Amino acid sequence: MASTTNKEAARPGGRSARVQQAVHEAVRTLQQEGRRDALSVPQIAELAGVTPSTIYRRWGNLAELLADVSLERLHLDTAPADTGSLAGDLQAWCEQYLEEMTSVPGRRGLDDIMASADDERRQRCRECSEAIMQTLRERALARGEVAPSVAVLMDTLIAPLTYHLLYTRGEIHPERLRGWITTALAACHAAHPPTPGSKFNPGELD
Amino acid sequence: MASTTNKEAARPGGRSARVQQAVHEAVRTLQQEGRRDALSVPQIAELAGVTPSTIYRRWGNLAELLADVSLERLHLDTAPADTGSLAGDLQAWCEQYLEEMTSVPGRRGLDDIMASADDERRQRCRECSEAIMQTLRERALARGEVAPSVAVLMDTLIAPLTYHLLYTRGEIHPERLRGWITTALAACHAAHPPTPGSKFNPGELD
DNA sequence: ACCTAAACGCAAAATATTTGCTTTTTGCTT
DNA sequence: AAGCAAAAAGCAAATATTTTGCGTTTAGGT
Repeated sequence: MASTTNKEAARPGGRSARVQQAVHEAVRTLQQEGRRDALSVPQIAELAGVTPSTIYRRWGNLAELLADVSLERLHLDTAPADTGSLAGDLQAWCEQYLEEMTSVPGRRGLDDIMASADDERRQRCRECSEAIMQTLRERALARGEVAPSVAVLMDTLIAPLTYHLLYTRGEIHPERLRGWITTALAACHAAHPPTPGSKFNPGELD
Repeated sequence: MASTTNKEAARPGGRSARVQQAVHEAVRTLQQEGRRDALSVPQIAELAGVTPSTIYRRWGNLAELLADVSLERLHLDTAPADTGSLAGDLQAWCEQYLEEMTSVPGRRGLDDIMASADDERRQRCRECSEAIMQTLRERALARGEVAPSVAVLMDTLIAPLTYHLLYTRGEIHPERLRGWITTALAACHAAHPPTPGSKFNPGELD
């Protein structure tokens, strides 16, 4: 009943992999075509050609299974565009992420992940966001830009973004996004005030 | 069968109220003494002296019931201390809130609320936080301090705080909190730059 | 006092979940 | 290449849960 997450099972052999794939696909199929309210383990098992007990033993319950499927989806969307500046990259990525997460399947995926009792999964989400911020930051530094630390980006960008996704249903204006980004970059510039004589400004903070 | 949340029922009469109270108390009791993993509707119903069907009809399922109970608890903790300055008030409240939410029951309560499918409940949480920020802000303005808008406080304080509560299990150093508060107030001061000739500088922090 | 609709209790029915046991499969070893 | 031990899956019975129909109680209004 515990936390048999999935991929890193002790024995991820052929059949196990096949079952996992079949079950995941069954979930996705039923989520697409079907009713959002009803979605049972026996139903998924039948479509996947698997016994319910298999699902229960591997995932524990429906919530964990749904969270697992949603997390897998979340991992795909990592392809930040290069707009030539950190501010632009952040804006572009946030807008794209926002659009994805306010869509019906996106919102449901987020809910499914939050509904899971396994907080290791939430950690993964955080790490995923951190990785993206890291990528954008390093790209900026390579350009010679000043860039806030990943921690600052998380606190000033990802955090409010996520907060709004979770706690309001209203849309977020790109204007608001721009404000957060400005704040993030301003905080960075404040920490390294542009001294008149300095040749360059290494982007370190924290 | 949908969202008979609770208090604002069309008929909140004596018996309904009594049942609600009994069920809520049963949940609290079982949560305290009992095992966190198992906690079933029939079990709660028995302790509350109520039929399971009553619970199912009123709350829909276990997750909604737990979220309902947790939300009620959350509403009690509103008593921000007055430390004499906005920075102090924010720091004090955040520390107290943090301690409460990182405790075992606090963390479980948060999880229960996030696990609920009803996003109206999350909205309530947000409104609760906004109300506290509003209180602190007005208190600061009454003192003659400069204070950021509630929106800014939400974005720079509540959002990162909540993000860490949800996405990491690690502790948050009060130092980190202080950093967020500084940022929030700094953003405010940037909007209202301290003119040299001004008699006093209200929102000075440490 | 009476009436109506909402809430509840009860119990049967329908579903979902757990569990014991057997069989298949996998990764490794000989 | 065959064999072995452990892991995972199937199957079916046993449990537990959720749903539902129907009669009864009760709150709120006329």
